[in-house]
Amino acid sequence: MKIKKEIPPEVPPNTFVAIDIEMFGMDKKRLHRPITGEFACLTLCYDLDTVYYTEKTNEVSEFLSKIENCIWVFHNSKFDVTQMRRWADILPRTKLWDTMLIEQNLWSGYYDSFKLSDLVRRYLNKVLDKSLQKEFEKATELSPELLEYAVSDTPATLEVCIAQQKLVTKKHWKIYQAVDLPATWAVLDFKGFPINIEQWKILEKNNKKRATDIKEEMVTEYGIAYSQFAKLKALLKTKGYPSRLPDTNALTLAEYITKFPDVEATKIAKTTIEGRKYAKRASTYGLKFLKNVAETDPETDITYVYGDYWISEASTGRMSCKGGVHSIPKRETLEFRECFIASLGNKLDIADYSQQEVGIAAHLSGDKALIKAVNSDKSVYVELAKEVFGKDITKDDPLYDDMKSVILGADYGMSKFGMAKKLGVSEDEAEELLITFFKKFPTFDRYMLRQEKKKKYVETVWGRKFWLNPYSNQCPRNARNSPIQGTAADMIKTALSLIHKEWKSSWNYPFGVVGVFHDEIVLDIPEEIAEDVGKFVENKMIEAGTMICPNINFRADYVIANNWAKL
DNA sequence: GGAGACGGCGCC
DNA sequence: AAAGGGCGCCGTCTCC
Repeated sequence: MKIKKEIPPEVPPNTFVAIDIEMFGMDKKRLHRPITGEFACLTLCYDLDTVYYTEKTNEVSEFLSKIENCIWVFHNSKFDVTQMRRWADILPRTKLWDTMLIEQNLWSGYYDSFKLSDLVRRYLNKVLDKSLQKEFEKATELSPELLEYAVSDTPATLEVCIAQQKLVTKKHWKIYQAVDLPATWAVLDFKGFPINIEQWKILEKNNKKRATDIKEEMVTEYGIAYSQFAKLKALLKTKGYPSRLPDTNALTLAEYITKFPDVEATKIAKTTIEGRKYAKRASTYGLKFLKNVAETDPETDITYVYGDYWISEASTGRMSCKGGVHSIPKRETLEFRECFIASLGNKLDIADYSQQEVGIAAHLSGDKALIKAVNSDKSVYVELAKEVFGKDITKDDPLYDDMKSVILGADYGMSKFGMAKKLGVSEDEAEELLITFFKKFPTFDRYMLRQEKKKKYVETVWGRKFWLNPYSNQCPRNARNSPIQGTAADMIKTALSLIHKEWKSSWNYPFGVVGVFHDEIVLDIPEEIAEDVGKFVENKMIEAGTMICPNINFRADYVIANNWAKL
């Protein structure tokens, strides 16, 4: 193999060209950000004999200009594009083959690791030596060994791409081209979510104090902490619970607290729940969170949070987000969401789908009664209660939550045992409810039973595949749920793409999305256009819904707020 | 002292 | 026998 330290010749259009960049000194938690690390090299190849490379940032643009109309091949393009944009203008392009995203489209559910070294092993039966990758963290110069490492990845990526081309069908291509790739470009243009770090630090201090106080009290009195599960189980038994607990999670503890209110173990159980609550808040939503995902702009002194989004990382096709930004508390406390704020002079547009997964389940099953309930102006759970029990209810009626549990439980494949536990009723009562429900929606019932029997793969509405593991006892539940969850993922990514593609022609303002949270899109927008942008986003979300499930009237709503707690 | 498994828990 | 899908992060424990 020839290694040429020179600018490549003009490459003919539509040639597959693998590109890879290496960086020195990247912060491992901020690989998705263009602010750490130094450029090491860019390597490029379009046949397996020659690799071109440069160590100069001012040649990045020139390298790319020689392959302008080619099909760029990356493994995890988001990383390379993010970094290369520091030195070159790179516009969204469809001529891009991301071996990682393609592989996830091909083999979701079948494999659970999609690193380049995994693909090289699977397709080329070769071992890609990644031991030198660590060296780049400390190195500042491209030694011969590091160069050798850098030039090995690029031809491997090209070879994997060639192998994948034989497997990619029209269906795979549709999902990649219409959903995952445009979503990648949208995510690449996300801006940071402004955060009030002073307020965040106060919360951290208070939560930490409460957590350590409780922990110390428990250690002093009983010699153990609430996070020592095995010891806790033993202690609870000696202090009055009749048997060792199967586990010590909050649900189990709550059950024992109710059953055995007067024993000393219950006092310990209550302390455990309380202590863990504040420990969780202090640790997961503490200073480490800021360290990992927050960046302060030195010029304005404003701090932004940048989640590390992975476009198709979940086996169902959902995005994942590293850094903890996807799980900021909402149910029990809004104190953390209050810290996520609009920029000065701006407002947040918070837009989300309502009852998205139920609508998708109705579409997938084709159940007419369910479609009718979903398409009604009222809440689908109110309609379901009317259909099942002939009762007109409000949101406060206990039947409302029951209906919600039944339909969501059906999506997940919940048993009567699980339903009984969830609703706090007997197994017989839970079974009765499920039977009554499914009688009213027989087509939905039959669809779910059909799904459950599948052993090979299931698909979303647009044909995103999820490979089932027939040997897993989770198989039937994956077969039920993956098409629904995956279709929801296709939908939000499609909405995001529409918003991104039409942004420039619609708004004379930089792309305003600061985060996406499965069925919710948040934007930070000048106050004077917040109302119009909110409507625009809502319309695009509905448009995406109609594109995927034409017979369902999806609803999306936006609120304008000063912070993420909607205040 | 780091890696990995596990329990627990935050979100959708 | 197990008993609701998908994630990511934290602390603990074990092992090397």
